Order: sequence, then C-alpha cells, then structure tokens
Amino acid sequence: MAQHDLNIVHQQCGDCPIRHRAVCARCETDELQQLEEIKYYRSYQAGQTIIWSGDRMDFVASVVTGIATLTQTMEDGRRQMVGLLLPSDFVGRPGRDKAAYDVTATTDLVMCCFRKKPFEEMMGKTPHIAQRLLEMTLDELDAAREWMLLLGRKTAREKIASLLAIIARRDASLKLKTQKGALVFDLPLTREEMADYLGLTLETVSRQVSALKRDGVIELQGKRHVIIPNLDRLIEEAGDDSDGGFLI
Amino acid sequence: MAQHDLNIVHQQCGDCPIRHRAVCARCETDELQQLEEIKYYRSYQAGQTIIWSGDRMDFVASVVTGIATLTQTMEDGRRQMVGLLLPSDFVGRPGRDKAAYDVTATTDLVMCCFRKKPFEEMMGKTPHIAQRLLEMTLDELDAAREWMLLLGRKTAREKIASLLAIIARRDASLKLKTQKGALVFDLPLTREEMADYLGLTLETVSRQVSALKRDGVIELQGKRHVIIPNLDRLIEEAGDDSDGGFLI
DNA sequence: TGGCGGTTTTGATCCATATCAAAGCTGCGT
DNA sequence: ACGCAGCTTTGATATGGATCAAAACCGCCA
Repeated sequence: MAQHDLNIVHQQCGDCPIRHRAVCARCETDELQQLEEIKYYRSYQAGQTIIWSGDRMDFVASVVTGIATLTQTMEDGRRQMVGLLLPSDFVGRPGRDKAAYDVTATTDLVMCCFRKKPFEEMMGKTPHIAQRLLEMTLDELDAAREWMLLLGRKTAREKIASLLAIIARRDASLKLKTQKGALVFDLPLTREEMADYLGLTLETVSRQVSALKRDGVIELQGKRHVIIPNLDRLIEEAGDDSDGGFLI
Repeated sequence: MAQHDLNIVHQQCGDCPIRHRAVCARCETDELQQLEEIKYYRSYQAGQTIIWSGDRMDFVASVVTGIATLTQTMEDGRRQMVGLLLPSDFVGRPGRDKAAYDVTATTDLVMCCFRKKPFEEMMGKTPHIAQRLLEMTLDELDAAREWMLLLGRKTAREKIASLLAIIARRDASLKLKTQKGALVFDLPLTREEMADYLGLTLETVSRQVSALKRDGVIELQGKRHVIIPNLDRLIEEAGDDSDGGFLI
C-alpha cells in the first residue's frame, strides 16, 4: 500500500533488488515516519483541473496512479505542455507559494500530498530529503532540455517518434518487465494533448501517427493501443542521440 | 574580489541592502570558509569549448564574468541551445559525472570552480547548500519551461522579442540600476547563436530583428548595440503573460 | 437501436519559415 | 590602405506544417 509517496526520500541502497525511485522497505527511517504524519491522499477525475496557474498552492505531492500534465497558456489560447507527470513523479515547489502552471489530471488520478509548511520544515532538518529532491529536480531539468531540443529542432515525424519512445520506455520501466520483445501500451494522451506536448496541431499529429503506422514503425489497434515491434527502429526515427527520456 | 562564488550558499537576510544572489558579506559562515578552501578559478576565451557532452566533469562552477551556453547537437548537426549562463549562474550536476551538454564560452569567461567530490561531501553536511542549490535548480526549471512555450508556440517575431526582453531584464538587474528609462545593452550573442536559442535559422533572426527595428520596437546602433525605448512595448510583442525570465 | 458529443481522420489550400544564393559590412592583421 | 574572414543582410524560391472544412469513427446514454 503506502507506495509511491515514499519514493521522495528513497535513498538507493546497493543490494536492494527494487529499482531506483520505487519503494524499498529496507530504507525506511525516521524521516519516513515524519513524512507519514503530514501526508494525505487526493483523488481527481480524468479531465479535472487540479490547480490553475497563479493559484495558491499549499502542498507538494507525488503522483501515485494516473497521469497529470503541466501546461502553460498564452492569452490567445495557444497552449504548450511543459510537464507530464507519471506515477512516482513529484509536483510542487518548496519555496514558492503560487503555482506557475495549470496542473490537470488527464486520467483518473491519485496524488499523495504533503502540506508544504511542515514539508519545508522537515527539509530544513533532514539533508536527505533536500538532496533527493535536488536529484529529482535535476533529472527533470535534463528532461526539459531534451524536450527543448525536440520542440526547437525536430520534424513533426521525429517529434511523434520521440514521444512514443518516451512513453514506451517509461511504461516498460513501470511494468518492471525488461524483456526485449515488442512493447505494448495504451496511449494516455489524446491527439490534442500530444499536439500540446509536441508544439504541433492535432491534425499534424494524426497524420504523422498514420504515417509511422503505414511505414511499419508502429502498429495500432484502435486509436490508442500501440505496439512497438522494434524499439530501436522507433528511436532511430526519433533522431535521438541521447539515451533518452528516462524521466519525463 | 571573492564575488560570485559566494552566491551559491547565500542566504537572503532581511535587512541586507545587497540584491538576492549577490555577495553579502554579512552572511559569511563556516560553510563559506569551507567552500573557499576547495575553489579555484578558470578562464576561457570567447568561442572556446569548456566541456563536450559526454566528457567527464569533475567540478561544479559558478560564472563570474562573461557568458557561456549549453547546447545539444543532433548527429546531422542541428543544434539547440538549452541553457544560457550569465554571471552568477551555476553549472554542473552534483551526482552525475558526465556532462550532458556542450558547454561553450561565447565571450571571454571566468568561472569559479569547486571540485565535485568535496563539494558533494559538503552538501551532505550542510543543508543550507543543498537547499540553496535546489532553489536555484527550480528557478532554472521554471526558465526552461518558459523557454519550452517559446519554442513550441511562439512566432519568429515573438521569439526575438522574448529573447531581447530576457536579455534586457537580466542585464538591467546585473547593473543594479532599476531606473525606468530606456534600456541599453550589447547583444552578447551572434545571429546564429540567437537562432540556436530560439529554434530558428539565422536568416529568420536577421529578418525579424530588422522588422522590430523598422517598427520602432527597438533601435540599433551597429549590429549589436540595442536600445529598448519602451520595455512594455517589447514585452507586448513577446506575447508573454508571465513576469518573464527573471532567470534564464 | 438510434442519435449525439467527443475524438480522429482525411482532404484542399495557405503561409511562415527554411533553404539556397549572393552581396554588404566590419574589424583585424600585414 | 588593402584584403580577407567572419558576420550580417537581402532576395528568390521551396516546403513542412498550419488552417479551414468535412466526413468517419466510437462509445455511451436514452
């Protein structure tokens, strides 16, 4: 049960069989106990907005199940997704009291929240937490920079391939099955959300997804169920040199 | 002298007259002393590459004077700038030993470096430093996300206006003169570097800079010396709703 | 079983920006 | 003062993706 909420303070321990960022019972310490005391859960329905940009935000949180997005919107309605939060990802900024982005649940969602004030106090006392949070934030920054390359320089086809590769990998690592066969997953985003992620229009997304399917890079069952027969081929299409979005 | 290197651990203190992130003699503590002992300076010439992506990087550093960039490059040569480092900005990742991006000096540059190992050890002992670093990293993440909106959704003209506004503001804040008159500065980037920042070609950058000049949004003396008669006008052109790049 | 809203695909056309090419400008070393 | 290299501008043309429009699909509720 008490699952992903713990990962915030998880310290990797050498011989622990459980992957990085997941729960590791052997790591429990005093701090975890303290965190337990200030945490609570919140659920949201698909499509529900969790916070609007500019709103007061008096908690930080970790996604337990489901998917949330961070988006920025210009006055004339142009939208750009700037964060995609999958289970175990962290939301919120110790040290700022206003949300900088709209946070939206794109699927049904459960978050594990910590009231910000006590969380910050704990951080001051326990270097572990600040360090773990720094590490996570640096990972996010790397992901954001990878994303900037995608937005600034990749073609529409490369963008789609990149997004599919990112989701496929994240999904595979969540499932813990690292078998090398075909990857299979359900797209958690609509075409429009994909477009907002990639800086494209939904029509272009649709066309390029069809093109990748036509060219045998991916297979589709229905609109959302994706099969990646050959991940390397997909990655090649993505034009990616990096080892890629190990983190969104 | 010992200037920007200290800002890393600077804790804002209420009645201190010196701006955030700059040196504050009154804040000196034991940690600062320890940092003093592991620091050293390095100088680079304009155009020199400091580190290549993938290289081993055994230090973290703070820019003292000059400007550096972080860029990513695809195999076919497409380039995207993903970080612009101005004086007082921090480079390097505690916890990773390889550089993820090319780091290049675009002007003559002085950095204040700390060997990574002892720096990390210090971080483990002094929560101040980890917390300050977290704060800085979160600011950088915000800046990266603002940048993503620019790359994904803004027009070429808006991109140029945004970049000029960002540089103008950073520059004004470095000069400490917050007077409301015209802003004046020298562009620290070539047209090509601006293009790599903005996800455009250098020709488009040139054309749009000319267009902003023609329309009276900016004035130019020579190619590089820029005068912003009216910052609000420029910001309007940038299509920006946020309070904008207080940090790159 | 049928209709209805939301999503997705497909088609036709347009336009902002890329691409290719050449000429102008600027500063620096001799 | 001259010439050269690296920037920058300007022009002509091409094109990838946006935009506008309509049809197809899909699940869901009455």
